[in-house]
Amino acid sequence: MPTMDAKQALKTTISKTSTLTDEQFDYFFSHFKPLSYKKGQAIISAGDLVDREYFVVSGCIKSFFINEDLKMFILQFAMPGWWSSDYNALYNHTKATINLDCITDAEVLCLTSDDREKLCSELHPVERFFRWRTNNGYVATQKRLMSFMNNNVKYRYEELLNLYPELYNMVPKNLIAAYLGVSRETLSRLRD
Amino acid sequence: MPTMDAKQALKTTISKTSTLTDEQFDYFFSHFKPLSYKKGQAIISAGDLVDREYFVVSGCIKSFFINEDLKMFILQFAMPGWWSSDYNALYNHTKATINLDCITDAEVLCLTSDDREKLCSELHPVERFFRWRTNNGYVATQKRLMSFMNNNVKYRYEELLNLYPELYNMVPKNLIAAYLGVSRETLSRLRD
DNA sequence: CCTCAAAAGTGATCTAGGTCACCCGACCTC
DNA sequence: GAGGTCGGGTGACCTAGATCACTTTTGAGG
Repeated sequence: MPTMDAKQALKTTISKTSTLTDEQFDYFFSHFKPLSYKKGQAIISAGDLVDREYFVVSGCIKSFFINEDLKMFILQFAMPGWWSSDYNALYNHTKATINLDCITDAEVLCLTSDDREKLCSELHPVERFFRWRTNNGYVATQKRLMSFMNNNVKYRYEELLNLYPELYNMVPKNLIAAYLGVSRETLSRLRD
Repeated sequence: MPTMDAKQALKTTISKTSTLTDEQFDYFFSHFKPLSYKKGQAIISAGDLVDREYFVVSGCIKSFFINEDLKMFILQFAMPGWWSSDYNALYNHTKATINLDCITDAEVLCLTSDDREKLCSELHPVERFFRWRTNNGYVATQKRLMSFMNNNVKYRYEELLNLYPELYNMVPKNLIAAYLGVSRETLSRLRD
């Protein structure tokens, strides 16, 4: 029963920081729309208006952008329990510059920005949760930036697989390369 | 009268997202401790226990880390109105891995993590403000990461000066190089 | 005005990783 | 079973930026 799993997954996530009564949680949950996507399907494409974000229940979603030379750079592999969107577009009400799409079949819970703000205002613990979540994203991105400046590809590749071993089988190497910011050729030559 | 300026600066910042009554703001402000530092002075050093963060009133503070080869990488130049700390250490209660120190004489307002959490619990608008602040940091860091992967030094240098023209006169070039993640020699050769 | 240290410039050389071209094998689908 | 596409590997080159060694400029303190 996919929807039950989704509800439980969201509950587990939010209880990391905030306690909601059952009624509060049901109310919170009622603002999320469950959606299913097929492998390869796009959720957000550059140029779209972005007014929602996604909580991953199952599967794996990549967020990425494509530069003028059609080279792809991956920002995030969103695994179950993670959140994803084009947050720049979402918060600044601009058009998407990044894309989300599904590396595998995926189930998500979708929340509009308006509903998030409404929930944050109505339920203080929800606001706390979202503050905490973004803190973690901020710290993680900062670490990644530092690693990028400081370490070579081989180190960053091993670091990534250490942190997320499941990626090794789930995600093709060319996407790993796009996350690490190197060419697939270089990644393929690492085992020397 | 430095303290008055500080109070006003903080008020301006928080009113970007949240409305506090004068009593609420005075209460909020009473948790901040004004401090002055001299050019070159350290605020946080790697290995310290970190239990507070800093709001910059005047001057410029760099946050940076030093790798095993003693090479410096700069995370942020904090200008007036910005916040700075080792957020990883602060949130995870671990020892500092990054350093803060003053590029110029500086005045700051210092807030402990405990007080921040207390204020966030007591005043919903304060929690909203900190959520918003971290959102912005997250989006900015993500943009910087993408630019790092996508653009060469020259482009990133111009982008930085475009965004913060005041850095050009305020900050020595070797620090700019440490922010861009290149050697000072390379930066100095850019004007070709 | 002199001194000393820090900031900045520059030439010569080296290297990690990019680029291009090509190959192979595992799947699909018709 | 022929063709197509996708993931992945590899050889031959090229280039942005690093590194090292040295010089010049700047500016603050006595």
